[in-house]
Amino acid sequence: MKSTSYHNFFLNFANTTRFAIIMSLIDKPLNVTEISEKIGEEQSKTSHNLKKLEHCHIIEMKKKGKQRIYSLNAETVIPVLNLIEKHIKNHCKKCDKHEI
Amino acid sequence: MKSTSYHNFFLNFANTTRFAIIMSLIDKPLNVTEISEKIGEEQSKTSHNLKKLEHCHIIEMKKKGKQRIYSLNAETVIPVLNLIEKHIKNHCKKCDKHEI
DNA sequence: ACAACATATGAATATAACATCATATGAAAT
DNA sequence: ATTTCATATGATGTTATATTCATATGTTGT
Repeated sequence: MKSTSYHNFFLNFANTTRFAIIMSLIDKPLNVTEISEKIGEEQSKTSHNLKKLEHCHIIEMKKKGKQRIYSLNAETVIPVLNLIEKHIKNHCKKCDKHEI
Repeated sequence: MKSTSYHNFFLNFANTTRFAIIMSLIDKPLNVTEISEKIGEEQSKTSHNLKKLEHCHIIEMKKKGKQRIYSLNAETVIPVLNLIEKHIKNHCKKCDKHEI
């Protein structure tokens, strides 16, 4: 599929692993190992997905010794999550009950 | 992948065909044939994708004779689009230049 | 009842996205 | 310089998702 900014952005939220990463960073920044443990996925998978999130500026990274600390771009992410949460509460009581 | 409300919701925006449908409905409601012509896709493809959008309540449908008129759930969609547009303008000058 | 139009559906195929595994890189400590 | 820890990367196989095509359904008008 053609890769656009919009496409990539939403794909990050659609993917369950990356969505879990986003959620894991809501409270505070974490390094890769901590994220992996928190979401229960292996390091390599986490790294691959962190890269995609960073590419879209959904998260930011800063180095600290041999660690890399990832943090959420809260300015965008939190409002988006709030909107969707509200939408799902209003409309999607049973949206995920039956596959589509 | 496990199907959740979040997952399905964002997948709709990530897909370029469905994103085009959403955009086609911003001005005013349209029937299936009109949407198909506006986005330049064939009727069957449009229908399949309309179904997914409707399933997530991103669009709504009302019948009018043999036509089905689809309209946007503007309450959710417009704010989401605005947030992402702003994010992309701020951060993604070159996000879609290189694949990921 | 039949034709014409509008739209939906199912199944098969094609494509895109994802996970995995093995390995590489990089940074600190010894 | 070598080991260890933290993380990234590339290639391959797998799975999820999308498109396509043929056909079905439903609605209106004759």
